[in-house]
Amino acid sequence: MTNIKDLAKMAGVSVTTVSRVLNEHPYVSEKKRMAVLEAIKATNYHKNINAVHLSKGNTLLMGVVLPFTGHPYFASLLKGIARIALEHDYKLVLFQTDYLESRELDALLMLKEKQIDSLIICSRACSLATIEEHLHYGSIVLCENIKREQISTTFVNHYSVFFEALEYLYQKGHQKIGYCIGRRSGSSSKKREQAYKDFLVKYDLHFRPEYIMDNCLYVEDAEKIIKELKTMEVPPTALLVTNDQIAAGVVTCCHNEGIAIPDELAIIGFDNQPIAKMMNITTIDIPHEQMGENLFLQAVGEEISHTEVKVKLIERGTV
Amino acid sequence: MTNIKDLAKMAGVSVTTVSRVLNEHPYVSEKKRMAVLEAIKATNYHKNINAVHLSKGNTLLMGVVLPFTGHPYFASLLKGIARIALEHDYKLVLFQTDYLESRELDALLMLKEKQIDSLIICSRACSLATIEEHLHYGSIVLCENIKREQISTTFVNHYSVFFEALEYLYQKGHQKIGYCIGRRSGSSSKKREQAYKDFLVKYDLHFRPEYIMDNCLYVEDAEKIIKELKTMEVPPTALLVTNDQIAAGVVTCCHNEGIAIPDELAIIGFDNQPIAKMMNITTIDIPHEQMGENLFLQAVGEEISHTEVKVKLIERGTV
DNA sequence: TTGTAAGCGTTATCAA
DNA sequence: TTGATAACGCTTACAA
Repeated sequence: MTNIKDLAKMAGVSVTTVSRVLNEHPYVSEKKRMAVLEAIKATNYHKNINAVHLSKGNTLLMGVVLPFTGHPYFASLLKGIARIALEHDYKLVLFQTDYLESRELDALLMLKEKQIDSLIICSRACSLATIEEHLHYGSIVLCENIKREQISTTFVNHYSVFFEALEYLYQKGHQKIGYCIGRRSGSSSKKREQAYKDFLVKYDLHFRPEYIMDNCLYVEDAEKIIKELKTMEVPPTALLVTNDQIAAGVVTCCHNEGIAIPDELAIIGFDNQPIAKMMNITTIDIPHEQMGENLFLQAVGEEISHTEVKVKLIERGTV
Repeated sequence: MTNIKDLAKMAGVSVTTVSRVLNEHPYVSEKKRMAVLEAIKATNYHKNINAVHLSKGNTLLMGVVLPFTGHPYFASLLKGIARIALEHDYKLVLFQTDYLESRELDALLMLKEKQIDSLIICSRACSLATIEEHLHYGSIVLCENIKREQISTTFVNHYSVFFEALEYLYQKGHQKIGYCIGRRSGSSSKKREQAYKDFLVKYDLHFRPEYIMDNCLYVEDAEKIIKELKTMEVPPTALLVTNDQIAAGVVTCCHNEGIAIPDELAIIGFDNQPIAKMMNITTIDIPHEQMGENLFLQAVGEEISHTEVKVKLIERGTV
């Protein structure tokens, strides 16, 4: 493998001069530049980027932590991140955690060891304290509604979004409203639960724990939801569903089971995915790709900021 | 940032000794080991991994090239790769290409510059010759039915799978069969097209170019497909659809448009995704995650191999 | 405009 | 069992 020293020897110049032409720095005579360029051609030379990293102290590598990539929410986020990363000459290192904290710690370790310059955590499993301990080694940005002085965030205000969706259903005459979420322990799920409880209090409605269904992550969980609904003595008349994929599943299952939508059951999805349009599902539009871009920019930027993204209800046929 | 030299000074030993305890090499007295360990604790020391990379010449980083992660096919592949990468202490660097050759070349460049040890190309846009030029810098594996001495591959035999699906439809009485694919230029699309043409010849059927619909990548393309179908004077009675997501979209559209399935239009999807089960769509099961694992193992392994994966038809209600 | 030489933080070789 | 010291391949003061 030829290196910069070899080039220098071949071109009859110093390594500095070679480095200068390699990095397009000024102060190199055309003659020497040509000589170096020729040597590069002749040897099919290319940098060893690890030496560059060691020397410069950065890698232009950005870590992205997410539970899984197949999930439409994370896929959109990732797409946004990938697009802007490309523009900024960053590459992405993927940490697929399946919500395991240990995987997240792997990512944090890579930050510590300087293999990645910064880290976007799309869904956090470890403690904030752990994050803060690592802030020292590179920037870390989060995708959740948390305001710490040292950590930039881009987030949806799940509390108010959820509350507004509930109000909308209430105005449409629904008083028995259930919802399903991915994992109850997630920070957005907690906000939603709070909104839900506050909503019940506001309208003096009865709290039924069975109306909250968790572990709804994939399309196939829709069957589980409908099955549960059918066991309830007093089933809800409306459902806020984790995301549009699952909402589509729910609509399909209702079809199969002869449950009329929206008359017997109203559905609101989240994300405004194409499938929701196709199946005429009322949903809440969330600009995930744009969120991804913003996360990236926060990660490479200097200042700390907290960006709340705007969402909007798309009224369609399932309410 | 404290380094190995600092530790050596603090512990009163040489850098070599420090390196030895860091890497759990033998020949270091318990006394000195302890001293070093203490220094590590005291300073909250951690390696600069880039120096390690430079010194060792590898990075434990595997590149993964794919057009987009949101697509269920690639998401499954990625999931398989991610799972096994974890076991092998590899991290993944993602190259989301959107089928742009330039992005693929980025990945190849990183291989050249030694930032990644090897590369899995899930969907190739550049020429085989280009790939072969880079083989020298690290292993590259492909996910397509191509047999070169120097390149390992894991693939589905799209020709025979497609042919068998066509035969199945023929046996069910269909003679006017159309199909849709992602991008016509892809290597698997070419195999499918060949199978399609051979099938027509075998049964002496008329070739209608409009029965081949390309650029079907997302759910929303289903609408386009149905729209096209409705403009045809002699529409097909059966459709082989790119993947189950789109098949689900097609089924939904048919529902909306009052087209009876399977009586007016039979559908076969690909991939055996959960949505296919839920919507009772006949499909072809392809073990993507397993393919991902195999690709990874080929990438880290020494020998070249060519693995054909087995698929199977899942008979359900859309044929 | 050019080059020498000192880093960057490890690992590996070899002699003791 | 230990430690100098030379790689690894690049960037960057600094001097000329």
